[in-house]
Amino acid sequence: MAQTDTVTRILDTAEVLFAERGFAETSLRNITGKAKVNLAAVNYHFGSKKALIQAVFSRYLDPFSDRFHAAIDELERGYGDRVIPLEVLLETMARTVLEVPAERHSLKVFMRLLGLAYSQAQGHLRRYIQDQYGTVFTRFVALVRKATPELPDSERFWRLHFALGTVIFTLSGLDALRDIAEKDYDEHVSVRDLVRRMMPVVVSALKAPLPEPAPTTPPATREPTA
Amino acid sequence: MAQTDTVTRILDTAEVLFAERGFAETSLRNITGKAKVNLAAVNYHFGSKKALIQAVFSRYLDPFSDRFHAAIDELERGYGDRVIPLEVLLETMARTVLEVPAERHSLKVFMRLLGLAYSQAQGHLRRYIQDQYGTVFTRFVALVRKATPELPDSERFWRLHFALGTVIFTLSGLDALRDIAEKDYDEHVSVRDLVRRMMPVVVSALKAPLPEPAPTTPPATREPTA
DNA sequence: CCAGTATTCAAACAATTGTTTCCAACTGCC
DNA sequence: GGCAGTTGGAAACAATTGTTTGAATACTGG
Repeated sequence: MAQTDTVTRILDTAEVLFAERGFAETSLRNITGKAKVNLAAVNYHFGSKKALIQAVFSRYLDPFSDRFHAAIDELERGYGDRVIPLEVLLETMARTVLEVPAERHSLKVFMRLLGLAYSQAQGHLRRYIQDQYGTVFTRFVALVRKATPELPDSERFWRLHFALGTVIFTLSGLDALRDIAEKDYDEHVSVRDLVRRMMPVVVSALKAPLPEPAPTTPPATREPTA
Repeated sequence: MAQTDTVTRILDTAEVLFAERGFAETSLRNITGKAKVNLAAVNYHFGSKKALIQAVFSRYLDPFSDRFHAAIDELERGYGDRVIPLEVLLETMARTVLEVPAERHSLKVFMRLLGLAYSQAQGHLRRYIQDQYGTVFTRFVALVRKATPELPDSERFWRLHFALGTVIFTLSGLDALRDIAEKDYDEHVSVRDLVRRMMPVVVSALKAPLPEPAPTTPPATREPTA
């Protein structure tokens, strides 16, 4: 072992560069150069660039998955068969998300990676995440369902994704937004601040009144095909 | 002119491919091949790939900017110096967003492009959009400010971005989400449906109670550096 | 110490990228 | 009709990409 393991040095560098510039825009020479390892090391240790990308994600998501399962276990034990309130569920999720990357890396990087996983083409990534970590989210959604019985299932589905959009979009674009906020409002927000700020917003969003049903007769404006 | 202008054939193809796979993952040969124009045509008509990307955006954003300015003009004329309610502002925004791409292209593509503009590295793009279309949004934000006087400026700033995240994330990942929704809930949602569904959620989000101030003494969990 | 495995390294590989070049085809105009 | 300038097209360009190779080196168990 030189100073730190080659594998972890590659992972550490890759996740930062991926988060900064995206997957396609980050070349292996870029990574290996900055990590001061040989170019072939990536293909030797991981097999391919795609495998490296997945490895970067599992290093975050494996501990997250474990901890979140554990946190839900504890929650269910504490509440018995009473309903766990929505706020508690969201707090637990937030706490776990905040804890995991804090141990080694930055939450900003983690969220940026998550955002990329959704927005970049990279079909293999979405599939990988879905296959590997789908069960945790299914479990979470089931609890949210009990906490919001007044919501139709499909409405809850969409609203959870609305909330997911809020979180991922904000935290993955954090740097740019923070710059503006600091310049315009002279306030320095930490990630924890932001999560605290999101909490009432997300709760209100999930509990919002149901939309009025689709109008049978369209309003005055011409109806486009989109 | 062959059948349709080469320039518009390039733009039509490029926007679809960009939306499907991202900018870096879409090669010029990909575009020119599908558009059945010569490879050199892109560099001849647009100058570079970067310029092509910007051209794709202005074809959407120019009409949007014009229409939205006009819509706000009319709104201000109608309301005089009374405050325009938040719901009306959001409705106007939604209507304009729905109208513009409907004339020629799909809203899904438009939103996917917007999402990419935020998430992909492509620094030049964010700068271009900011420089070119910043004033429209500034105007909109000023009206929202009057409509939500109870919100601190910085809080409104963040919440507007929360809402932006909801919209862009949902509509740019529309296809995947729609597939799930159709499979799991057997309901076919149109873009208009989704926008209608988002409306009360966004309104509630913006009007949510203010977060409790940051705790002076951190909770039991160790405070990470992120 | 030595055999054998695991790792590192420089170099080359084939494929793909954006861009440029140079020439043919076409356009409108006097 | 012939000449300007614009557009179309095939080929080549230089640069960069992910991956593979084969030899050199480091490590490990006996």
